Amino acid sequence: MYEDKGRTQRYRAGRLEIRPDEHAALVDGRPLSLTLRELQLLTELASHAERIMSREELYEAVWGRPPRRSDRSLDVYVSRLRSKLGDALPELTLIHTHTGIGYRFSPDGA
Amino acid sequence: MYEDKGRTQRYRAGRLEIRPDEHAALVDGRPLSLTLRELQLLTELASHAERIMSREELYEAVWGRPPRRSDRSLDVYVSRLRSKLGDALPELTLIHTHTGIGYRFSPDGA
DNA sequence: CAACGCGTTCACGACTCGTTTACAGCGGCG
DNA sequence: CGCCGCTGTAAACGAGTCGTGAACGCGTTG
Repeated sequence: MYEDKGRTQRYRAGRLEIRPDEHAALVDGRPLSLTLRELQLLTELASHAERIMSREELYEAVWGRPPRRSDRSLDVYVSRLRSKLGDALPELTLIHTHTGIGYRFSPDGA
Repeated sequence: MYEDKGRTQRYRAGRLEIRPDEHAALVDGRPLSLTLRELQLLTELASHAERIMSREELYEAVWGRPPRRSDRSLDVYVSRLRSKLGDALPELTLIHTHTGIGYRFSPDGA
């Protein structure tokens, strides 16, 4: 099933490598210090590269339940992810907002 | 699982050398006085350098059984190891905590 | 028996994480 | 222009995790 893929598959985006099975995301081989949720969210985004994922879809995938109305956790986590990714990979803009819909992960930063 | 390797392989981290086969860990050739558990834990960590090892994984490898709920032995041993390593190698931070996940050994202290 | 070494458990303060809240900025629309 | 819904992000908060000195249990040694 899809779950296993999520746990064993690895993902790349430039110098970034995501290893969900090792609870790690590496840039040039050095681990970023991401929290569990941050890594889950990044993994979910990266596993659907170039696809616009709706907020509901993303939330459901990471939190395992539909978001409550006016829950802003997703935004906060996207923000924190962007901040950490931006520190490590200033040249790439990996996460793109699609207002009114959701977010999209672009491995080449475009 | 890694038993044979764990017994014969040696590991280095700066001035630290770990010799599981001799039940010894040396800094500049001088042995640290580690207890058995401390050395086992250090060896287990060092044999998976740069990898985040989950608490369960570590515990299972060193104690040979899964940890009981609220068993804090691992934390205490990590603390004692850090203390002894810190005395001998003040310039390195070898063991890193990944909260909610486990620990990571970094030979270059980063 | 007393002293010791080692592994484990306990206690409590400090820190981290996930969540919520608050507020600022932006874009569309009347 | 003012209003409104959506997003970005800093800060606050409570729950849970971790760090660590101390106490404890127990086998070993003198």
